Amino acid sequence: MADGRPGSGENLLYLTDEQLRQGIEAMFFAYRGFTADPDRILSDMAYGRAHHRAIHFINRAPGTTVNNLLNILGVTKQSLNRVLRTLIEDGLVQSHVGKTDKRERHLFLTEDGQALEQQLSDAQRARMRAAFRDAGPDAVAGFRTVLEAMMDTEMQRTYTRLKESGA
Amino acid sequence: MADGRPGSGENLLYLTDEQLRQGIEAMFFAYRGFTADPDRILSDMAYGRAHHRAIHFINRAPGTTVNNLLNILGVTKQSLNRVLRTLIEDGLVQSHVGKTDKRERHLFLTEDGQALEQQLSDAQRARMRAAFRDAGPDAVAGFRTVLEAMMDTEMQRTYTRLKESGA
DNA sequence: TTGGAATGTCAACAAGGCTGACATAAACTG
DNA sequence: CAGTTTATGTCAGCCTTGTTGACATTCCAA
Repeated sequence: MADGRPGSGENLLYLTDEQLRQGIEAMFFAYRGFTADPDRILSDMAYGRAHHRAIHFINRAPGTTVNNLLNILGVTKQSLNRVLRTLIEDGLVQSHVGKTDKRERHLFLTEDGQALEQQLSDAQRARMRAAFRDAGPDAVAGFRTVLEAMMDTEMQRTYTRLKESGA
Repeated sequence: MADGRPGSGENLLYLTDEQLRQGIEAMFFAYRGFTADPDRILSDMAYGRAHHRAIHFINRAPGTTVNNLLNILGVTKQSLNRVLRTLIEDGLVQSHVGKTDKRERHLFLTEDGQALEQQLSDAQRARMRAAFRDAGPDAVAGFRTVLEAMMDTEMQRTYTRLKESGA
């Protein structure tokens, strides 16, 4: 680990406990902003953040299996199932039995589901876009570098896989 | 809004919908990592993330009032009170009646509370430090710039006030 | 054919949000 | 001083979203 002495070779001031604490608080307050807009939209319906997450990743990877979604979201199947059931009942998500492996269910958004996804991600992207534009490209690159380094290694892989599938 | 055309003057590729979506997913996965270590410690006790947040900000601003904490945390007094009550009962937090305004309660961590705060923030800082070190000072600056731009303006002020009080 | 994997479902429970209502004491205001 | 506002606490009840455990079904694979 780096010694705490500032000015030892390169500038290590950004690693002081105070800087780290500010980073922690920045994450806390920023995440609140990050979720605020979709939360507001969802609170008018019978849905919550868990529904948003499911919709987001089904849209991102149409035809994904329940198990795959489970790994991405990091919750139990019982918890996800409750959310999926309501989304299927309400006609936002369709579940198709797998062709090669009929145990698997492949998940897709219906037109209504896509419409809601659009509404939610528009709101979230608008805030992200404003933040990115204000901060500029170099800051955005740094933002993503730090976030990636903050993930568990398993989630890094998931994130990278998703990133490459969409690029 | 910026037009989607890449190469129009400066490079605006970082504002494409795909880039924004990656930013959204990076926030999601990174926040999971960000909370994972304290969550693990707390799950062994009878405490959760809400207790961690209260402890963090009481430590950050000793003597803060309940109302001030309410504003920082963005929850209802009933919700905060439930958490504070257990922390006070368990001897981690002390509540002193205000001197000038006796309606107010000023909150402090006891020694035990400070010990737990230390344990939790050590874990969280360790991850943050590793991420910061891997990413380097420029990336860290960008990270904080973007996060700050992502906050609600009200929270930006709160964040800045805290930042300046600690620097 | 048997074992294990993928999925679904039921039940129960807990944390931590929320609202609404009400109590108390202190401070402020006319 | 009387009345209002403010800060706080508390009770009751509800919702979402997470958990565990148990069990059924279906189907692939050895």
